[in-house]
Amino acid sequence: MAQKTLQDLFDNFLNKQSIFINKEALQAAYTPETVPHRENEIKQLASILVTVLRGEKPSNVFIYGKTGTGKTLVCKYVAQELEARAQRDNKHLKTFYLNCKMEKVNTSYRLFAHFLNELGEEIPATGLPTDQVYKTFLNTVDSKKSIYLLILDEIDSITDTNILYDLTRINTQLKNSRISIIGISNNLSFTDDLDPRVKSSLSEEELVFAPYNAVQLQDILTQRAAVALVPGALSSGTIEKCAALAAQEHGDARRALDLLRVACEIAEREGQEKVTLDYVDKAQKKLDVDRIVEVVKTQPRQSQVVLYSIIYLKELNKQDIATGDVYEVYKNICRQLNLTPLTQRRVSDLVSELDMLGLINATVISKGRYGRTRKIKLEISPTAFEKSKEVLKRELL
DNA sequence: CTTCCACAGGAAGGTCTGGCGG
DNA sequence: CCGCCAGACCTTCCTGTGGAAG
Repeated sequence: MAQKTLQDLFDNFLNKQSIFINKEALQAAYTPETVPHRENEIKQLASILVTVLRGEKPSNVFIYGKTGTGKTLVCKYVAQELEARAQRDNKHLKTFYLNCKMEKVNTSYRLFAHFLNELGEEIPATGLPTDQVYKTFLNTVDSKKSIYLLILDEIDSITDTNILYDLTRINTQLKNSRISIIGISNNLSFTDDLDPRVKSSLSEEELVFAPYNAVQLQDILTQRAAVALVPGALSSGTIEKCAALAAQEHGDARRALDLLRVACEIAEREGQEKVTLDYVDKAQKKLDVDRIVEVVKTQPRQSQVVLYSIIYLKELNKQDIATGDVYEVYKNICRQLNLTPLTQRRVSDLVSELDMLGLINATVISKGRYGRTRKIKLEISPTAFEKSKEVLKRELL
């Protein structure tokens, strides 16, 4: 019986026309044919980099802008076009893209090893002395006259400033080739605490990407939806709503795309052929819950116990949860789990961290004679609450 | 106005891990 | 391979403090 229904489910799924034609187009990483509302930025970047076509090294560029403002997209687009043109004109140009955060470039070893691997050199992930890797890198790069564009995305996640320093001076070590760096950061104050020499060298040219407004987001979504979805799959206003919601959150195009994609996914799963406005709301809730659950999951153990203590107190319908209350519960749970409890001082810091993560809201209040403490409130929706509880139970027991 | 609670949160130092240069 | 150092993570000890109660 159960198997029969499962077969029905499969049949249903296969017979039903999908909403999606090409779901990838709603992914932020997808590179569309054109990049709407970034014409100026593209032109600016291209005019800085165009010197490569004459075989001259372009200035280093530093690009700022919040998440989802098209920085990565514009860079990749311009790089792609330049490479195509260079190839046509028989110029030597090679561009590399590296997301420093994803690849965890905290050492220069990893950085150079990554580029060497892209150049087709086999470099073990660890083992060789750094200067040897560095020399190999120089030799490989210098072996034939060429210009290299290094696009370093999320460059602010490189904590070791020596890496940046080395990079900015690398051209002095090269005879034939030249290397230009395009740094991308969403942290506007990143260069403030850099060595002034590194700073001026990295940002010979600067570009700032402003957030998209709601109308521009609509255009982006419309463009992507045309590729991704069956015509007529969206009921009117869906795109407008996604755009408006994302515009509220500092004009993040990634967010807008996520909203639309998840809305479509939920609608499809529920067997709908039309994506209505309700699904956008559902998508927003889902994205929210997923985000929270993800944060909860990736917390270190002790932090999870503290959070669980707060959840426990919340379930007792206790209002005005104070640090002391949390600490008592926390110690009990630690005993049950056979964990050695941390000091109250440390737990106090963990509470602050949970506050910064937006999972709880902790404000310092004074109860006069009865002391000064933090008033702790959980800051998450009921759905997220239940899911987090489940996750914590599973992780902790 | 003073007292005094129940912590906040700064400072300094300890321990451990993991990567780096030699 | 080894000693060294940086950074994450904690502890210990500490001073500071808003405001109800007296």
